[in-house]
Amino acid sequence: MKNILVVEDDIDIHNLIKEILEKEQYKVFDSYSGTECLLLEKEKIDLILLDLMLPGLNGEEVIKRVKNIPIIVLSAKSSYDSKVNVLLSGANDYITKPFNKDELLARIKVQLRLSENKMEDSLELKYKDLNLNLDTRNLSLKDKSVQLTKTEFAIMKQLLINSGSVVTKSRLLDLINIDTEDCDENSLKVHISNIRRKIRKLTDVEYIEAVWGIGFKMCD
Amino acid sequence: MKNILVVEDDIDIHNLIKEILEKEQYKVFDSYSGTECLLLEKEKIDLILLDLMLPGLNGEEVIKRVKNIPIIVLSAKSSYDSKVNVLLSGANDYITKPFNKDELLARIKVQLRLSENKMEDSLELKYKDLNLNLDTRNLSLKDKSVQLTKTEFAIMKQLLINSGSVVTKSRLLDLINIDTEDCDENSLKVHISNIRRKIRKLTDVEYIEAVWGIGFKMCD
DNA sequence: ACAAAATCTTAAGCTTTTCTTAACCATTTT
DNA sequence: AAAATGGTTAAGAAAAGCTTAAGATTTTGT
Repeated sequence: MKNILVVEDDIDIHNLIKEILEKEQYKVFDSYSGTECLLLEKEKIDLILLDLMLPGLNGEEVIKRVKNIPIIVLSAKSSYDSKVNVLLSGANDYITKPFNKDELLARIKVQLRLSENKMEDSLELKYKDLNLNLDTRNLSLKDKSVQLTKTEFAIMKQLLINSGSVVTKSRLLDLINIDTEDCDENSLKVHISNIRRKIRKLTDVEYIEAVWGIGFKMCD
Repeated sequence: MKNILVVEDDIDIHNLIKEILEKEQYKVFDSYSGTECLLLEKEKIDLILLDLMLPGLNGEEVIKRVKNIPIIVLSAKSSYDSKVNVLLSGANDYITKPFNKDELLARIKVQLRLSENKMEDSLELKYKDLNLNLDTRNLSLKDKSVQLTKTEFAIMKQLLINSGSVVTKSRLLDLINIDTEDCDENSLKVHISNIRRKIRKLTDVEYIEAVWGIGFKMCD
């Protein structure tokens, strides 16, 4: 039985989420503000669902403080918040409101699974011979390593988290431009290309594969 | 088994901390005011967790009086206390409330480890050829040395303590401006620049490296 | 308490890194 | 074959970092 802390001040949304989660056998802890929410740490929270627009303490502060609990940010895409990019280095995932029930549950599962694996060696995401250091943004393979930029890191992290399945282009685009609407796939193409070039410095093996019309995935 | 003295007047926070520490096998001594806390020195306290807003004696006084025990200050960032800067020369570290459990434990470990090492070779933080005297704030390399200012020292100390990993800008900013909100990265840049200039007086080798978009670290 | 010295912050201009745009070609789908 | 998607590259724009200097603030010495 997993404990999930829901930090959301809008009562309707809060209750909706709570209902969804409890139906899936999660134990839900409620918080309606940022300051309040941190006291709940002693409850062995396994995951935090965090609304960005909080009264009192703002969401970004919460993310800074909470270190070893996965955080999924709930963000209203319409709300202009150019700093969300920054948040992504701290938060583990995010979902835009209005969100889809199944997507929410799927992402929760991913994060819970990840954090179970992370317990031991934390700080690193691995796939085959590839290691991504979540702290330094360093991507390494055996003795070689390259440094990823903020955006490259966000993309790579997402691909690694979902390794095995496809990550859609629109999902990746959200990581880059959460506040723009003009889905610029061109930019994404370039980032992927740059990541590939960096991986080529480490090995000749292909690691990132395109899935036509859908998105990208880690090669099997 | 290490003894930790918790000086905190808010009973909820106090108990929360106590619970966290005892779960980690620390022996906890309680104090709910500043005056009271000084009586406990005879207990062979290894570390003090100190809330700044104390009834009676204020936190700064406590720091002045306690000499050879590491002190970690708990400070509410929102609370305006313009003299907190001064504290940093006396306190060994600090954490802003609301704080994160793992961060708290990590910082405690660092301080305990440091103070154990200090027993022997006293008072110096080393990295490669660089030596930072924690008492005089003197930074030296071989026969040359320079004097750091309070802020430069706080930054350098943080980088040295975490040498090997990145220290985020926001963490470093907290060291400078604990009571202002206008996260002024410019100021930080200038301090880093000044530190670098001083190191340049000692050697041509680069010691501080920027990690784009994240913060700074000691060069590998 | 006052003046001098040291330190810190602000602001500007410059450099470097990163991101986006756009062009061009290859591959896949219709 | 045409249209759409993917890949690479290069150039310009934007963002982040570096340094310097001047003004503000704090500390220190008398």
